[in-house]
Amino acid sequence: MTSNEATTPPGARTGSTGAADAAPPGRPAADRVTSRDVARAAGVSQAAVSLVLGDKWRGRVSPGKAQAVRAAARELGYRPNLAARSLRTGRTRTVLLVVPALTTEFFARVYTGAARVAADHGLGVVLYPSSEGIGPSHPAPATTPGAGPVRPPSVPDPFDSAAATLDGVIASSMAAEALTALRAADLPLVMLDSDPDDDRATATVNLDIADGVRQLTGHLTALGHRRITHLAADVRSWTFEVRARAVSEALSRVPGVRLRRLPAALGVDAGLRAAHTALTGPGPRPTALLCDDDIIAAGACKAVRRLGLRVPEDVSVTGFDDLALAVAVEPELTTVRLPAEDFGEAGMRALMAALDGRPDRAPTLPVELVARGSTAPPADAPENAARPGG
Amino acid sequence: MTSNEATTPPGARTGSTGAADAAPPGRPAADRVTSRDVARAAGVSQAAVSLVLGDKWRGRVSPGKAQAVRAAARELGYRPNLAARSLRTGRTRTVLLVVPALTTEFFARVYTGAARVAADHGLGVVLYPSSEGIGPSHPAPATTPGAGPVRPPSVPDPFDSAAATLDGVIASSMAAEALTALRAADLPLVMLDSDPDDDRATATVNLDIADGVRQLTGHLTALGHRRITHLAADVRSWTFEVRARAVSEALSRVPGVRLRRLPAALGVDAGLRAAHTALTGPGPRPTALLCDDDIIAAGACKAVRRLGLRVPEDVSVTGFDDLALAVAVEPELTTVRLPAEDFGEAGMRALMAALDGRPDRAPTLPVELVARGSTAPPADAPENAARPGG
DNA sequence: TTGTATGCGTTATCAA
DNA sequence: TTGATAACGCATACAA
Repeated sequence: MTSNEATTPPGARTGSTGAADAAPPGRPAADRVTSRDVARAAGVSQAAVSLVLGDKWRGRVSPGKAQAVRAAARELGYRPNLAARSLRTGRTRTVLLVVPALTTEFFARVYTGAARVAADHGLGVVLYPSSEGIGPSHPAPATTPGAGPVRPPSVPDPFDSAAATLDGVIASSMAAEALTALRAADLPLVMLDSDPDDDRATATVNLDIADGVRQLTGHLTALGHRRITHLAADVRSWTFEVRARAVSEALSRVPGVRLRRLPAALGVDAGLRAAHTALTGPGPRPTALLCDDDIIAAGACKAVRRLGLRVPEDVSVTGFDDLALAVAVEPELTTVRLPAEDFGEAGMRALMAALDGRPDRAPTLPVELVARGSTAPPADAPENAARPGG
Repeated sequence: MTSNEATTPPGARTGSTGAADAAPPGRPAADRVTSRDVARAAGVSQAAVSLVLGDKWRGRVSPGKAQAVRAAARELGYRPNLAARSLRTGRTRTVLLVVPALTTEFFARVYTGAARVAADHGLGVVLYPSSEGIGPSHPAPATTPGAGPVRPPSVPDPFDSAAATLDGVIASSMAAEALTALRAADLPLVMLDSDPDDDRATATVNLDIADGVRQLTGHLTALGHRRITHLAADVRSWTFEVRARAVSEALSRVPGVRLRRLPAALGVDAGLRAAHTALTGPGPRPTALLCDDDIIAAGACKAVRRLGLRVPEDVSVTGFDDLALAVAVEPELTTVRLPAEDFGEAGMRALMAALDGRPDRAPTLPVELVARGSTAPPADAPENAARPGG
């Protein structure tokens, strides 16, 4: 019953930054700046460093030296080794939050609250979605990425110093700006659903978002739609930029198509407002609303009905992600299903490959159109209205 | 800018299991069994223990002694100190998964896939919902608890040995069975949304679920509903048991009420099926469907319409949690809003109190009815149909 | 005020 | 095969 199948290949962890000359036996290539380094640089003892940085040097270290220590620490980018600290103190200042897996919006907010208070007290919080504690479970859908404008992080970056507890990082669908923080820890970093050309990543794993978009536009144009408005998520991340590009490219190849684009924040309400604008704007009304995710699509459906129109008879609506939401609304949403679990697995495999120094072919996973009730031929489709004299 | 407000009160961490006589300075009361203890018990050297347990004793330890070591380790409940190991090896066999906060169903599944593969390789995964990477964000709703039948955990318990990295645990809305695993680590354990009488918890923090139910039933009966069916979540956890009890109690005090109860799995589809059964069963049709969460309620609404009936004119439907879903469907759901963030904060405060050896008054947080479009007076309400001769 | 020394529990290197 | 023993990086009690 002992697990030994996971013995790490010896001699792994080669590559990367040139290691110091004669490396002691079991030395990793991670953090290299120790409190002793800081002490040397500041011309003080290692103990003094510990005292100053622990903020308990009240009357035990001269102010001048304290300053020097602080400066040296900042200069060298010193980050305490958490393993050593916790070995010594017996505490970790880290707390685990266990939540039932898959029931999430709620727990995300629980986490937020907990993490905020914890941060105020210098504690970190780690989420553990337990697979126990979830219901009998139905087939279970996939959901949306979402990334956005940078705002001051309210919880401490785990990369800041907890990096010592980590071998690597997987980051999914993050806003580009958020990634620089990750890079700082110089840990192996696998990016999911992100720009494959971003050189901050050790490896990248992606979904074939562009193909999903093509399936969607193909579905719509095959149905006969020619006036299509793209309700584009108002978020600056790769995943949404790709969608916009793919929509434009795919539809530019279909003659007679009129494509418009409207930004929409993530959310039911924002989707409703954007759709309202799209449907009441000047010129002939669009016959299809292509939405960047299911939530926006749900809002769009509400807007259609509020205008006294019907989905899909008057206006077709498509989503993206195939959330539980997609089948909760009526009509059910035509959308694109994302292979979330496979995606996670691929990300982990890529990280482990990086950890072992193995090269990895960054895979791109296929996605699948799910046609449901929210799409239909337009009222003025070629078959009925578009013929001469229709 | 240095954080020192969080200096832990000296002499904290008193209470609990009687500490060994003369405790060395900075010694925590956590794990006490070291590899040396095992070595002594097995009559071997400490190094031998490390080799045997690391499964690399190929030709370096005699089979007999290896057996003895294994036995002693099991006997004493030995769990390696992760801090020490990682200090020595420089690796942690732990990986961080960063996800945008609040966008969740998807990432829960990403996590599942990643954690599964990681587990196969002896790695742990820790979730970090980054507050960067989420969109502009709207008011943001709360969501549902959910817990259920035990099934073999597919990922390793962090409590098994990672406990050395933790000071405490907060567990939210977990199925009762899942909690025994937590207890094993003998860490301070705060339970959220769980049975306050459960003595496995160091402290308990709860939402006033019962009051939420009372607000709901009050709303319904004030509207004139007398035939109410409770679509009860088919999940054995405290939070749902309380709802069932509260529904019964509250409605038993209103004369003329006919209450029925039907189990429903968590999920849109299950809600639909249960509602269908409720609406087509023998006897007069219920005029209101009181659902244990918003998802079930969404399914119930679909069932109502499929029977050619209208929400809320023919059948009122209520949810619970106030998810994003609640306003995505039409009509929007009357539901109960849960103060998720406050809840998380309270949980963390309780844990910190426990950590400091402070007693804590386990708070119960109020919840709030949100009346929306899915409820209305019944067609046979006292005002129109229930009067004599009506 | 300062520096020195010890130990946290492991793993890994050596001599025996 | 085995048993000492030396780090790993930090916090702290103690001696200067």
